[in-house]
Amino acid sequence: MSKQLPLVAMDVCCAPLAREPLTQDQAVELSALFKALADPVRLRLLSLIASHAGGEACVCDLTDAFDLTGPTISHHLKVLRESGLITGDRRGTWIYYRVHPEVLARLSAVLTTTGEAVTA
Amino acid sequence: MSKQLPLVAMDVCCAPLAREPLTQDQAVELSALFKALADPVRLRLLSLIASHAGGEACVCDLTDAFDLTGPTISHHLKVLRESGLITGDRRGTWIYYRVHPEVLARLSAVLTTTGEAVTA
DNA sequence: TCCTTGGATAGATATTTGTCTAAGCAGCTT
DNA sequence: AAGCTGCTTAGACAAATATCTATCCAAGGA
Repeated sequence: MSKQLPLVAMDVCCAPLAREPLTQDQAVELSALFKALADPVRLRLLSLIASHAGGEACVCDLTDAFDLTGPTISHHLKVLRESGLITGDRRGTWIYYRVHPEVLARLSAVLTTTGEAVTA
Repeated sequence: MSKQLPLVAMDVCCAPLAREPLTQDQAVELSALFKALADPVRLRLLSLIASHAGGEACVCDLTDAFDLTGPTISHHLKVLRESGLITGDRRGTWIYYRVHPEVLARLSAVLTTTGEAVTA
């Protein structure tokens, strides 16, 4: 299966919130993902990567969009990476990031209120 | 329209993350909602409320599910309330909370990766 | 009227987190 | 090799946050 996702991303998770109560463990896993989304910079990074032509973007593309130092961007990318929402691989000089759409889709499904989930 | 939603919940927001880059303002609004979801206790509270028979639950039902003091639960409910995800109204002795499904649905739509959004 | 119970508010405190500067490593180019 | 550029790691610090105790308000029942 998908190569090397951090544990947290593998078996997240569950029926929609509104279908049945989350267990403690499910809640902890999900909250880790939502925590990664709970910052404007990280949301914009994710959106920039996800919407970028070819489905990937290098850090250099991303840094320019913010009034923040390189290390700060790098920190946010690390949070997104460790949460399992994105992966980066180096190709020559640059490092390219892309999103894991399955993880996004599962979160979307968890928040669904209208009957059934996304098939991912 | 809907009576008294906090500003943040009203016009959130936007095309799916992956369709086009979020603006700064959109990212700030969305991150406020995800921040409200970024805690295991609040996720479980939300899930307990949303999945409860009749679509609503009183605080007394909720408190028992946790090893936390009343004020702590009250604090988390306040965060959810102020983010626009739930509302509570008092009826006699008890206060009943219910979720705002539209807000949940919009978040779900923002995370969608498969073409189109939920109609909300 | 007074006490009890459901729930919120206030204030204190330890932890987490977002940002920075400084330093490091990896791959080019000359 | 030697230097440059892209990006990450390390460490420091201010701001935000999750939890607690103590207190307070609102509604009901004796």
